[in-house]
Parts: sequence; C-alpha cells; structure tokens
Amino acid sequence: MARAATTSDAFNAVAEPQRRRILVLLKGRERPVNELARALRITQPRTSKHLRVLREVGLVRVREAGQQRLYGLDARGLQPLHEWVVGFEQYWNENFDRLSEYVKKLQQKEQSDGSRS
Amino acid sequence: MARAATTSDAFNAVAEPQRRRILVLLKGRERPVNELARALRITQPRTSKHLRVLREVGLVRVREAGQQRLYGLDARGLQPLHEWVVGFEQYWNENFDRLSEYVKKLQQKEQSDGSRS
DNA sequence: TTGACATATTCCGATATGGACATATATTTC
DNA sequence: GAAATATATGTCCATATCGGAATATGTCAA
Repeated sequence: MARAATTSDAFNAVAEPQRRRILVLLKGRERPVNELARALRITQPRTSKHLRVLREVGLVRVREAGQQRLYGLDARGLQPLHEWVVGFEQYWNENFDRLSEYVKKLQQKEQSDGSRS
Repeated sequence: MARAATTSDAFNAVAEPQRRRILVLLKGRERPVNELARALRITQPRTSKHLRVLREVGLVRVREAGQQRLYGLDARGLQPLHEWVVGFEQYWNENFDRLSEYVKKLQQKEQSDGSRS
C-alpha cells in the first residue's frame, strides 16, 4: 500500500498547500477556475485537478454558469478536522509546562552526571 | 515533484490516520513504542517510523527511560492547523444556507425546463 | 560475555502524487 | 459551421509514501 489517496478524506485533501489556498479564496464568494489559477499563479490544468480533489471530498461544489464553472466553498467537510484538532487545544499550554519540566529534569541529570566521575 | 513529504509540516504529518491515533494516545501520558504498537495493532517498526515523522515535525518528543523511550505529546505544532480550520468555522452554517439556496435554484430550473417544451 | 528485551533503520514493492504539456470537451459568438 | 473562450482530462516523469521482513543498535541482567 502507498500513501492514502488525497481524495480519501479532508485531512489528506487539505494537506496540500495550494488546495488550502483555494479554499481560503473561496470564502465569501464563488470563483471560476481561471480566476483561481491566476490568483494562485499556477496553470489552469493544475487548478482543475486540485478542484477535482476538493470536489471529490466534498469541500467544494460546482455551479454551471454558461461558459464557466463557478466553484463554491462547502466547509462542512472540515468539521471532522476541526473537532479533532480542537481536542488538543487544552494541551498547548499544559504541554508547555510539561516541556519545561522535562528540561528541568535534563538539567538535573547533567548536574548529577557532572558531579559524578 | 511528487506529493510533499509527510515531514514537511503538521498538515501532512497528521494526514495519516495512524499518526493521528498516536497523538490521541499520547494525550495525558507518555508511552513507550511497544505500548503504542500494541494499542494500534500495527508492527513495531511501522510505529517507530510514524513516531519519527511526528518527531521531525515536532509534534512529539522523546525521553530516554532506560531500556525504553517514552514518547510524549507536544501539541503546539498543531496550532497552525487549528488556526487555519477555525477560520472556516463561520462558514459551516452559512454555507449550509447557501447550499439549500443552490438546491432551490436547481429546482426552479427544473420547474421551468419541465413547463417549457 | 551472553542473552533477553526495546527500539531504530534498511531494503523491497506497489502505488499515487504534483507539475508540465498536449489535447479533448463544452459553450458562446459571429 | 467556425473561431474563441473556459474547463477537464490524459500522458509523462521524478519522488515519497506505507507496509512487511530482516536486521542493526542499544540497554539491562545474570
């Protein structure tokens, strides 16, 4: 088995920076492919492929508008990501404490190693 | 270029489900590699490799404890992920509205298509 | 020193990626 | 119908992955 497909879930889809930028650009208003490509300064085909991934995981939806296709944000698929990461919010500060404790322990160890021998 | 390295940032590191589970297991207390491997029901080498990735992106730190190495959580690296996804929180409901609006528009279109012809 | 235990690394194969490029498909306009 | 515009898809390449198996490294205990 290789790495999980980018289309397997929101976590994988969003791991790619350009796709994150696309989602940010889609906040507020829909945009056609070419506009996104210009904004990201990447080729149109690459943009279309990124959009395909985002579409497959349901983070984006398309609307036909004559000649062009307007992509819009559907952020609901980000909720699992949100819930997961929020579960760590409490550990940021606590962990900081634990880290300083760890450093203190290291220093004590060095202290005793130094006095020994 | 291929897909970005799993060690390039927290987004990529956390895209892998087993690594997410490791981080969850590390909430609250440190654990040795074998304990993690047993809990996840994956081999020890694979566990070590996942831990290497997590270590390289700074989501985890190691402490030597005699024969074993205790891995502990350092959740601070998850903050960028948190900040990014929180920026979409407001769009979940709003987007839901927009979607239903979209569906409504589709139905109207079908309506007129049906009456025509 | 030897053996037992814990962990890390290396090699292998299969797979999917992102980017560039060329090209196909679809829609509008003349 | 043909040209122009907007978008999607297919092919090629280089690369990094995850998983398994074997093996190396490190630590403790007798």
